[in-house]
Amino acid sequence: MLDDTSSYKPMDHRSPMDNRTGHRIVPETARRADLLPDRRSGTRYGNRPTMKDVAARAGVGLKTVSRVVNGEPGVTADTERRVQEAIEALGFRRNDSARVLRKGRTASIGLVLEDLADPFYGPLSRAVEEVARAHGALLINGSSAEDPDREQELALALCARRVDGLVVIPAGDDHRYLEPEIKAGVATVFVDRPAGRIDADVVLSDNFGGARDGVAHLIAHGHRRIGFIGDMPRIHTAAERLRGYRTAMADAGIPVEDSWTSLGVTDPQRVSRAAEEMLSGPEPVTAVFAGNNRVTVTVVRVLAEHRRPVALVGFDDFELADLLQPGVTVVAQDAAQLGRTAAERLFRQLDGILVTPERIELPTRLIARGSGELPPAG
Amino acid sequence: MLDDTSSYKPMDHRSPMDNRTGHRIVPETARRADLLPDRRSGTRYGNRPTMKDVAARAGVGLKTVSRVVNGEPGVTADTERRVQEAIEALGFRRNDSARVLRKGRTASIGLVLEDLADPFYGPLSRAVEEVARAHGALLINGSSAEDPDREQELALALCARRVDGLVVIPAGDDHRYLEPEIKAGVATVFVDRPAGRIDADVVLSDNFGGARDGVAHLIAHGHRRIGFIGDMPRIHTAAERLRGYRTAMADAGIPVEDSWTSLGVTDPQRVSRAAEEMLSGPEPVTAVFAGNNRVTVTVVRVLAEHRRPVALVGFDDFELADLLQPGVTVVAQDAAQLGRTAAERLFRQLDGILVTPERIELPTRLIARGSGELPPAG
DNA sequence: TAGAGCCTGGACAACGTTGTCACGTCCGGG
DNA sequence: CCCGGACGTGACAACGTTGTCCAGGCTCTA
Repeated sequence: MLDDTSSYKPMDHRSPMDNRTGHRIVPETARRADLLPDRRSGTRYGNRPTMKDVAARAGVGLKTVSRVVNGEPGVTADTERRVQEAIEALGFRRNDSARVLRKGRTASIGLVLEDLADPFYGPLSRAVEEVARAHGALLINGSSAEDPDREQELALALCARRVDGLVVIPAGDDHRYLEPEIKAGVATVFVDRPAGRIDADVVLSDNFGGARDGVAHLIAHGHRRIGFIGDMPRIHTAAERLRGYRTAMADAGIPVEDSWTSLGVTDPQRVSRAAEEMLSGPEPVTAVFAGNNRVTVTVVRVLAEHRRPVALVGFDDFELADLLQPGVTVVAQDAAQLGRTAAERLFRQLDGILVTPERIELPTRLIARGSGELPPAG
Repeated sequence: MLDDTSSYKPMDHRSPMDNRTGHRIVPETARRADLLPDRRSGTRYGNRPTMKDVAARAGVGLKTVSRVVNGEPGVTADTERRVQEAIEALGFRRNDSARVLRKGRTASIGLVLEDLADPFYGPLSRAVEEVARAHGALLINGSSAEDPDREQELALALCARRVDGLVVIPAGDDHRYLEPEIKAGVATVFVDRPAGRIDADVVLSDNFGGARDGVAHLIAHGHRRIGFIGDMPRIHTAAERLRGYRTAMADAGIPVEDSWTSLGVTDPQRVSRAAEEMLSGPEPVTAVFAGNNRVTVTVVRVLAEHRRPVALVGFDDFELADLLQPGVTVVAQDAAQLGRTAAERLFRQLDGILVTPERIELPTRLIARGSGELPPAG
């Protein structure tokens, strides 16, 4: 993780626990760097002015500067002016690290999500940010890249930063590592997927119901041979959507053939192959239910090159779904609402209002645009 | 900004400078909260164990714990084991605030962007994050919502957190407020738009050249009456793209009529109206150049309901552009590459390698998909 | 066996801020 | 005229960590 060719020597974000197995070998370059006069000999990290400097320049006491900086009462207009002048002249900026150390609160919350580049998480993150901002807090977010280890690493790094609260979109299925943190007072809310082996607040979409309704929609339009392409059932949302698919089929008395479901594929190539397999053969499916927006888009691409019209319903809405030919029918979940709900619950925890962990499920909405209303062909 | 109905009492992120105009009125609720036993009476923010506690439990000295936690050499295996046990038993986690205070480096960088929910910035942010991670640093990002004041507030809040570096996507056009920070050693790189009234590193796309090529592409396909819909020229990228448009037209010897350009509109309704105006009248445009991805999408919607085919080239690529009918020809810029380049330059600054601010311009790429190759109609 | 050198571990100060408390001054009322 | 209180101000400790420095015990060699 460390780039040893670089002399930028950041702190080590690994948790103390990571040391369990023995001594860490300090890289040679880092050891050398330790000897270099990079500490506070003043070359690079130009000594910033402190309140002490401001106080000296303004000819007042340290605490008076603190009062001015924090807008506390009990400072005459004249003194305040002198202090302000000194602040501006020196370019002073309060050091929040010291402040946090003293106060015990950081006024920041952490968000661990899968991938900021995913159009589903952008709005979610933004919604959390807005709520945080409304409460005067800063949001720090990081991507787990769907890797449980990285999720843990990130969450614990945020805890080491002493964020007041944590919103986590789980990548892994065991979050006991957060128990000491929660016990220590870190407010925690899980979003999109439930927490693993730990009792905590969870905000979810109704993945099961949404998928069931989406598949039922296809059945209502005459389909019986319906394919399902989704993510690994290890991922809770994927499992729930699969369950919704199976339930809808069972409710309609339709036996599901193995060849109709494809699980665990996410990359476009394999999704394409899976879709093409379902669409060929002696008894091809006449409709496809896509388990998430990435799958949906790939399936759309496959269907675009397909002769026979095939019905499609996707989980997750996406931009431009209405402009495609035909428009793509989706089961939409409101990412921003998920984020907002989670963040608000987080702050209610911080207010000390909430005690019992709860599981909140937000409804989904079926949006018919054409692709889900195509009749069975062939 | 503060939600006074909430008892969550975060720190005040305003910069000290904001106090210039006088005392801040402390809200009554906040003052009351000061008296409540919420400080460190221990009810909520459960006293976390410190190294001292660990040391006591393990029966060793404080510094020995520090050594174990940081993987420093000079601790026997037996002592280390005892310390590790104590750490685990107490659920200790190093307090990075104290660490930062002591070390002077935070191993975190800040990113100020416009809106995380915008599909252009998600990948950019993610790219910056990955580079930061490779250098062992954490990324803190915030949205300015295109508001210069909010940009400043955010950037200064990040500086108060003592981020080691700052990547800024400017919303405003005056960044002199960052001068003291840069002087104090905060590495700074501006992305996507140049910094205002300050000499700093800038990473840009070739907005001018891209737009010129895009418009030239339309001209090459026989168009002469070409419309331009873009953002306020106050925004640098918008201005550059407009300049590219004008230059391409001038190069082809085509005089531009006022009614062909629409500036400063961003919301879908007004973009729609602007597009419809260009497309009606006695001498309608036969092609449109859209100044950014949001405009492009809206124009696509308008054109979809239009009788006559109208050619379209958009600045910025977007997902599914190839699946529309016809595929949308775009001038693509690589958001991730912008982020990567900026972040790498930032860390090179932190390494002390760079001295002279530079302006880096990344090329754009024209992707022909059909809409830009339509011949003039009417 | 004594002295030199290494290895392990701990005492202590410092980082920059804020909460506590105490000091001096000025005012009004007794 | 003096006392009580309000007000402006500053000295000081503490937050949790890390760098420095020193002490004591060990090994190794002469």
